[in-house]
Amino acid sequence: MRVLVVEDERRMAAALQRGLSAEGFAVDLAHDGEDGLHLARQGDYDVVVLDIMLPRLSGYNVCKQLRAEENWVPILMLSAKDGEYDMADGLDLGADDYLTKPFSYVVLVARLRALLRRDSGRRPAVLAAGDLSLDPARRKVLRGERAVELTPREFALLEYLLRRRDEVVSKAEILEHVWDTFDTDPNVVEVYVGYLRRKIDGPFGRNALQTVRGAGYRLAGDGG
Amino acid sequence: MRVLVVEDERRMAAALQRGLSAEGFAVDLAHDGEDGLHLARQGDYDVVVLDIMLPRLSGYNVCKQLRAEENWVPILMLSAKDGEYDMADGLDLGADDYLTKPFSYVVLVARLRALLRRDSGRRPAVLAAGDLSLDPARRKVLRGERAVELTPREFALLEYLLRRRDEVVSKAEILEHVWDTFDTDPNVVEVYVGYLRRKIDGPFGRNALQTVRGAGYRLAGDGG
DNA sequence: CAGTCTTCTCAGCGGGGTCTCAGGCCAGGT
DNA sequence: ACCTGGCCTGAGACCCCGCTGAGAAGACTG
Repeated sequence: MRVLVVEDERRMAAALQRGLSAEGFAVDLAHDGEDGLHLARQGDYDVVVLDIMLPRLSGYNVCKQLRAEENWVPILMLSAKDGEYDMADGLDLGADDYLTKPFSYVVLVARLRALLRRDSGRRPAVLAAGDLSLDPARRKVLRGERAVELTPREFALLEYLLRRRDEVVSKAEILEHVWDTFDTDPNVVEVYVGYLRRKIDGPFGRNALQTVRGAGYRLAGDGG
Repeated sequence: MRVLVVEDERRMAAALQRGLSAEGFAVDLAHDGEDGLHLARQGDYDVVVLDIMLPRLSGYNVCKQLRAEENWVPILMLSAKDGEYDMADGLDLGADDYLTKPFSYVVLVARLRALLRRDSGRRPAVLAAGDLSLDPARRKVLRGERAVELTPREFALLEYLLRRRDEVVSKAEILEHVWDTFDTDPNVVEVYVGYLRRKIDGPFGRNALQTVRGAGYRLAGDGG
């Protein structure tokens, strides 16, 4: 598996190269945005790790540029927590996952593997489960023919659940991926699951979004 | 889940022990590098929390030594922010994750769980015995075509038995792995074995889950 | 500045899950 | 046949988990 790491901080870049090589990845490095963009364009990578703060051309723009060129290589974004951009921006850009510094090395590897596992082919235009569909680019959700209005947080939650549909996802995982924190009261997840249910399952019948007591939630692949 | 904490600062060590125990981990302590290395060598731990600044033998060397001995127990390193070593060094050594003091307790627990989860990523996608199958990710259990509803405890018990199918497993082992305790009345295992039997073996015939009097239980590899 | 929308916290509740207990049952040994 | 110790099981109490309505705080808009 070939990985491109775009990171200007030399020590960090070197550490990542050593670490990922030890995990069996073939690692190339780029130290600024333009080099990164160039290399990524060669198209030989299975996944790109992209810092946002870069000299010459920001990760933000590298990502935007690649997507504009219809290059759907999986991208994992890195950024400082207090930075100019946040997770919502990162995902807006067409990044596939997002990590804030300082990040855990283990988590990085886990996310990389998850990205590689996900789809080695083209990036699906829309996520769907039964007659429920979500378009990440347009930020639109449909239940059958009917459009569903979601707040940003609700949207992010549904997107994450759809990406892992049929799997049971724990509240901790949801907090980590949708809220980008560990130490938040899990109750907030319960509340938002409630909101989502009212909007996509309606007052009766459907239950696309199932509770698995003691384990988490599961979005049914057939849409309920 | 068994955790070894190697930390010389008594107050910190005690705090970690209390906190992690409350989270359901079984915690052992070592107060210097040599003790830590000794205990880690016994090999009974699922993860090791290793301070870098230690008397007698530094965490740096403990880690190096273990890896040299082909011991790949997951290691989470702790160090002072301004310390001699940094993240790049830590990862070079073969540590699996790295945390700088002062760290958030919640973050520590989250990282530990991530480390423990990582192993589960390498586990087979679905466990089976005859026509009985269990999917950890989807949290689904099937007996032939029929889905079986299990509570969390029942699920954990069946998962453990399936992982060791055809082996005789003692109640003590079950208590340690499924309940995370030693000193609980073993009767609770008998009760849950009963629950499981009703759900996977049905009222007659099948007996996938066999009693081995005086020794424990065995899950038959052919599913009964 | 008032009004709206979103996010998140809090407290109460209902119900399902966990565990304890006691009595009955079964196997193996004397 | 009888005893003993291990195992099974029904009943019930407790408690934790997840759901929900209310509302405070903050962002954004007109």
